[in-house]
Amino acid sequence: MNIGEIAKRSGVPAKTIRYYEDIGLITPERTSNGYRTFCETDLQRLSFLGRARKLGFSIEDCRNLIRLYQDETRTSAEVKDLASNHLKHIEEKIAQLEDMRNSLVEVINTCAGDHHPDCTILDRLAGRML
Amino acid sequence: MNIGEIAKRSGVPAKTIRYYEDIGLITPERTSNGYRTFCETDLQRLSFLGRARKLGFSIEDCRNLIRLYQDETRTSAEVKDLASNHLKHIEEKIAQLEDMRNSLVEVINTCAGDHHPDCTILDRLAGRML
DNA sequence: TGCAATCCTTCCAGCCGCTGGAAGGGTTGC
DNA sequence: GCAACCCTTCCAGCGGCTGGAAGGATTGCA
Repeated sequence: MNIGEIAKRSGVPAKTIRYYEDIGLITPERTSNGYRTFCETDLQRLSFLGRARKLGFSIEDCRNLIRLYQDETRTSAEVKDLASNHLKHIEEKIAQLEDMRNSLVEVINTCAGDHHPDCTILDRLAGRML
Repeated sequence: MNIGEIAKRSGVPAKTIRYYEDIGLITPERTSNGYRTFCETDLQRLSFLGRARKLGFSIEDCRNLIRLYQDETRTSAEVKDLASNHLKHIEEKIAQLEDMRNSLVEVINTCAGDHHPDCTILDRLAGRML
């Protein structure tokens, strides 16, 4: 299977697949004309990667997840730890964004939003308000 | 005032200030020895930028906010629009992250997290589970 | 006055995870 | 025979810094 087909089948763009090869996440074969050839295992791995990335796992996390996936001596505790750590990061990001959102909502709500130049948003940014 | 002092006073790191000059957000003077010199206006602007960045506004948004701040013919509606758009982006990001979090929590909760290799997280990533 | 510590400068590279585009070669189908 | 479309590599850029190297200026103190 060529890169175009596996891209379609896995949902991972061809460009991204080449990049994943570059950084050693997959190692497809090559045919005599230089084209990459992918097998079912590659397809599974790319789909795995696609799902992991959708859950927000970093590339390094993905590398570890694949390693654990292939390691039959793994424990589910290791995997759970990795995922829990990631979850923690996600939750921190959410908290950060929620802080931003709250401040924004507050300041947006006090802004008239009319044709006058006076603006509490700018006042706040200029440090003329708490 | 030199870059070190304005960095301390504004809370914006010296490196970042140099970067902001590079991209035209500030234009400090220079003394004969080549050092940048900053005035009170620069300090105000850097503080403005620092606050806007803390609220998550992009550099381009910041550029526009500064433009609006200086434009006495602005309307607060313009500012409010800009901020509301930004808020929308933040909320989209939060929603995305919450989707991730929900999926993660779900799959983490079903994983034993013990010394056995069987792991619902890996199963899910391998597409062997919904 | 000498010297070290601390500033300042510029420039280049790297972070993350792709993505776009250029330039060129291979394959497919009519 | 040729167009359309696939594939290849390589380079650059996104955002917003940040770290570090190499070198010059200033400051404070003995």
